[in-house]
Amino acid sequence: MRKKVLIGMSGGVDSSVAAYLLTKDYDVTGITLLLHGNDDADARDVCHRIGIPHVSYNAEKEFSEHVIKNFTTEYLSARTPNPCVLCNYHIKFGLMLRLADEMGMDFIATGHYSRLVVDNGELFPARALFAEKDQTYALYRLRQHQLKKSLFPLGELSKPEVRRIAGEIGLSVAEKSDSQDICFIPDGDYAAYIEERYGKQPYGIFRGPKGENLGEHKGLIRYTVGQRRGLGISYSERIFVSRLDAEKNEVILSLEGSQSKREVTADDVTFVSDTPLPKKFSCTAKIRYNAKAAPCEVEVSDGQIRAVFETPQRGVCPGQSLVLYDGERVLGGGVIK
RNA sequence: GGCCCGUUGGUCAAGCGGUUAAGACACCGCCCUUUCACGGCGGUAACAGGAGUUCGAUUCUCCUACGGGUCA
Repeated sequence: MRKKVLIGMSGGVDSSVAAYLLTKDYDVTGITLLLHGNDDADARDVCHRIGIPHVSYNAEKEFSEHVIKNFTTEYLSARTPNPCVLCNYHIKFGLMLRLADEMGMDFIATGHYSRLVVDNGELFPARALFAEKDQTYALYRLRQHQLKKSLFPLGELSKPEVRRIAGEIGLSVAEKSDSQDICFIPDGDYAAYIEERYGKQPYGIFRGPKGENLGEHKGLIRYTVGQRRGLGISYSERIFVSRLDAEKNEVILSLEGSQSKREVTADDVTFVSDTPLPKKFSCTAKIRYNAKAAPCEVEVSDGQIRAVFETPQRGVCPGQSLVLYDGERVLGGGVIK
């Protein structure tokens, strides 16, 4: 008797190929979660083509409650959220897992570029074999009960291989471009999206490296720590956002290098393992999705992580996640304070 | 008022008789990217105005305009 898998299908190449690969060993059903007005046409086509059943589920309410709400709240608090992290936890590996249970499925699967490794009887997300597509950063909040039920068919494939497979089996989505931007804001203008719903954000001033007034900013939500482009400021050197001061409604700027930090603290911490980690240990950590994992010393206490990096990290930003790695394995992480 | 100095792209700033008139910052585009960013590549864009000297003026001279300094 083949095991049953429910795979989340966006209609993109990755999840489509993942679904196809699963059909070799599993009884596969595709599901498209309708989250924000996205349609399921491509996913349906793909399922038809590879001969598996397809269902859709309207999850707009859950998505709005667990992902969009936090997204806007964070921005309005002068922080920079990462909605994908919450979406994975609450929607793909939360809601979808519950649906799978109700449907009598044994597993769920996604098109994430991640592997799953066993260590001491427990499962951990592990970096994709092709590091350039690794998506484990966005999976750090997953726990044992979720990972036990999860499959990642693409963990050992490269993007070109995935596209090649898609082409070989005649999928029309083979050349579809990679998804990007914020999925629920198609034009990418998240600031306009927030202002439409919560009102225009007040302008304030840019504060230069010497405390000087460098002009007017267009509302704190439009900036993030580490940002350089789009400031509209001519300065003798490259200048970066080093902090957003919500109290004074100021964007604080500083010169390259001086906004780097060795020490990063995060709360809202979760760990992949059910067995507690030591209070103190060495590992590597990423402060942003595309940052490289850097060596650090970590202290865990009161649901907080304090990481001290060997070398200062650039663009440490409240609201982004600090994700801890032990080599290839994701240990967990938290949200930067 | 007299005497000096300065005026180059949106900003800062090289060049001091013949240059495709650097570079930086900004801006724009592309690439990268399941967040926002970073990063990479490329692009638009300037010699204050006029008259001379010269084969040739951004570069030399004079005048005008606008800045800055200085002296009774």
